[in-house]
Amino acid sequence: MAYRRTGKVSARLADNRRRILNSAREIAAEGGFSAAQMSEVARRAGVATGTLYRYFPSKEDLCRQVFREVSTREMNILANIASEDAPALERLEAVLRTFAGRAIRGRRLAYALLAEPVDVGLSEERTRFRRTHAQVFAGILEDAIEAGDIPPINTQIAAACIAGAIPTALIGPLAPESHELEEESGERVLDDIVAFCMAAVHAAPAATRTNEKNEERRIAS
Amino acid sequence: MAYRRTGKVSARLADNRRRILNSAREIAAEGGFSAAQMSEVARRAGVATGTLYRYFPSKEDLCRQVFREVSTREMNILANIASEDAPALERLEAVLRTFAGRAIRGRRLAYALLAEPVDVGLSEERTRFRRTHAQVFAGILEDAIEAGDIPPINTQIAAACIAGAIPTALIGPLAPESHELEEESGERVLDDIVAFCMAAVHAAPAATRTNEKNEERRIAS
DNA sequence: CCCAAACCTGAACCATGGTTCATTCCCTGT
DNA sequence: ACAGGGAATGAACCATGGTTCAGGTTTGGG
Repeated sequence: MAYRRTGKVSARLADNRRRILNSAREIAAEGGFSAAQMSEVARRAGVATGTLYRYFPSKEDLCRQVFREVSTREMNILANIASEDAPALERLEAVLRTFAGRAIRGRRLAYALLAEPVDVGLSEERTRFRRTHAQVFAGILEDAIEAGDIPPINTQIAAACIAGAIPTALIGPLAPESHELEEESGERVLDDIVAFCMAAVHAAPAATRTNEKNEERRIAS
Repeated sequence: MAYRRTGKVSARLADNRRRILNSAREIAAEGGFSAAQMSEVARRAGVATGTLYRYFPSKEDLCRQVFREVSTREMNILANIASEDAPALERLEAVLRTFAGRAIRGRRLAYALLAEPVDVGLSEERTRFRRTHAQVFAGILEDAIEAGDIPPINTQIAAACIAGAIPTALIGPLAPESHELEEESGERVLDDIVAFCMAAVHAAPAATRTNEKNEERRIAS
């Protein structure tokens, strides 16, 4: 035998792979997946185009991997909030606000994840993402119904509506002009969107809710 | 002089143009704009590919034209309802139901108009479409606020949310499986979506609104 | 009839961008 | 040092699909 993969090489390979993924992610976060052409990814990663194919069998696989990494992180953030130990409506509001807030802050990435024209391969990933997504909303809604905080509604439909409403209002062509609406007015937009969704599921306004909750709690204890 | 465009020729030219547009529209309605490649459009229209370029300077122009024709018709339907002489909330509900109903019935076309990945040229048209769209919702909402039927809300945001929620719940990856949910269950889905949107703008349930006029229906599940 | 102008045709052309592969470079164990 | 083999290179390749254009066909006035 004359060759054995040594630690140093393994490290370099792993590093290459990571660098490629990072490059692709960065490019996608700046200009969407459509901007992530192989030659460009390679250039930024500091490797040759052909090298990409030593790490990923095709562009589609590379992009899927990127998509999965990014979307998994986003999902985890929401899932964590959803599974906290708090009243359903509080969790709902927190999830909505977090979702919308992250989308508005990372507008371009959110666009790539949620709305950008992509081909079927990525579409599948996106479908999975949005489904999981809607599941989080639906789960909390069921909790809320169970707890009697809101009247019974079709949670699946409501979840899908929410999952559609938020991105559309924030990052689509209907979004308030992209002229950096951050800060001040961004906060207000965010409030309005959350309010819209909360009302849609017949949740009482936050102020009222906390009072009720407090009373309930006092009465219960 | 040796040639003058005669009536018969004009008619044939107009007919060709129409047939080309129709072919493109049909194809788009079946498989989205991505399926509408020039050779295919030509084939169905019964002309040669080159002929298309005697009627439209580019594929983009052809598609824009198609998009505009279709979307204009849809818009007019909604605009007519919006400008009827009826209570704001009734008009709102009618517009929502019509929008969702048409989308669910012409699923593929709705997909092409609202959600399909398209390139920038068509994206512009779509933006115009959705904006006009949201404007219709916003207008009615303002009327409703004016009339005191609903509390003051951010109508622009609410309109954008509605414009996003409905298509997402109906035709996106979150839509109930495409297994022909028409008929029965389609109606229910439709009801639930409309209910979601109405609640979102704090509109009282229809039953409460209409004094015993509509006796049937109205069983929120 | 005949010519010119307009019209139509469809195969060739071209641009884009993903994928391949002959060649070169760089490890590793002897 | 060097031989064998994995890793990297990047220019060439190829598929797709819009666009063009040299030639054939139809139309209308003389």
